[in-house]
Amino acid sequence: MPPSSASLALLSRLPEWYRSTARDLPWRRPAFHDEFGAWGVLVSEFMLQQTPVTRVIPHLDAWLARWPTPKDMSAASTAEVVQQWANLGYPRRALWLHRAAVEITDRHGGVVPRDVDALLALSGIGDYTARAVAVFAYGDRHPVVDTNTRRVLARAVEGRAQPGPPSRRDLDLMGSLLPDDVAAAAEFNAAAMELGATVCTARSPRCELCPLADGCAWLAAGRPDTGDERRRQAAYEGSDRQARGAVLRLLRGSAPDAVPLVAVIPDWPDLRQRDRAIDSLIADGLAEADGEGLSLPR
DNA sequence: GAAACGTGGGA
DNA sequence: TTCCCAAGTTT
Repeated sequence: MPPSSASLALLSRLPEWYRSTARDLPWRRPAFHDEFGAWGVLVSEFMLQQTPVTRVIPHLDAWLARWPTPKDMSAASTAEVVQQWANLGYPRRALWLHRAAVEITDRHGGVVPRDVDALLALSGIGDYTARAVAVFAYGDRHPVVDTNTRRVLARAVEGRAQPGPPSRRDLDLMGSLLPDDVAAAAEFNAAAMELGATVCTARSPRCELCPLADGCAWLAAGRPDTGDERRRQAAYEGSDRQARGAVLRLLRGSAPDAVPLVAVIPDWPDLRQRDRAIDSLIADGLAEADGEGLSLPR
C-alpha cells in the first residue's frame, strides 16, 4: 500500500524536530566518525542490538580504545572479546562481531564494506544493522527500520498501538516514505528512530511533546489499545538463559583460568539445566572444556 | 514464522 | 515487587 500524501506531509515534520531535539550520542559526533569511521558505527550498532543506549556508551568507548580498527580486533582471541563484552548481554554478539572483524579484514582489506549486500553477508549483521551502517557511516540512501521506527509508523500512519510482527513490508513502507535527497533520507531515518526512542515510546508515550501529534492516526483515534499484544518475553527466572548467564559470568570472572567442572555453579537448583547450559555454551563457541575444566575459548 | 538468546533499569 | 522491554539476528 503506497503512503498517502497525508502521511508524507505529516512525517515531513520529523527532520526539523530532530535537528532541534536530538540527543548528543557518541556515534552522532563528527569527531567519532573522524576517529573510528564506519568501524565505530558498526561496533555501536552491534552493541545496540537489544541493549539500551545508556548501557552501551561506556562499553563502546572501552571497546574502540582497545580495538580501534577491524584488523586490531581480528587479531584478538575469542576469550578476549567475550571478556570485553562483559555484561552487555547476548554474548553471541561478541562472537559475531569478532567474526565480522575477521571477515572484514580477510575479504575487504580491513575496510568495512559500504554495499548493503556485502554487509548482510557478514556475521551478526541483518536487515537493520546492514542499512544502519550504510546510512549512518556512509551516508547512503536506504530505509533503516528498527523497533522504534516500526512503532512510530504503526501509530502515526496505521493508527495501531504497537507494530505487527517485523516483516519485509516494514522496509518497503519506510523506503516509500524516504525523502529523495540522500542527506535528507539519512536524517529522516535517524529522526524516526529518535522519535520512537524518546517520545513515541512503547509505554507511556509523551504525545504532548510529539511533532506529529495533530496528525497521528493513533492519537486521533483516542490511543486505542489495538489488541495486537506483543508476544510476551519468556520468563527469565529459572530459564536456560539464566543458567547460561550464570556460567558465563563465572568464566569471565575466572579468566584466563579454567574452572574445574565440579565448581561450575554447583549450587544451581537444576543440575540438568546447568549441564545443558554448559553444553550449549560450548556448542555456541562461548566456552571450552579441557582437562583443566571449563573456560572461555582459548 | 516462531523460538531462543542476557542483563539491568524504569514504571 | 513484578512486569515490561530495549538501535536484532539466527536457526
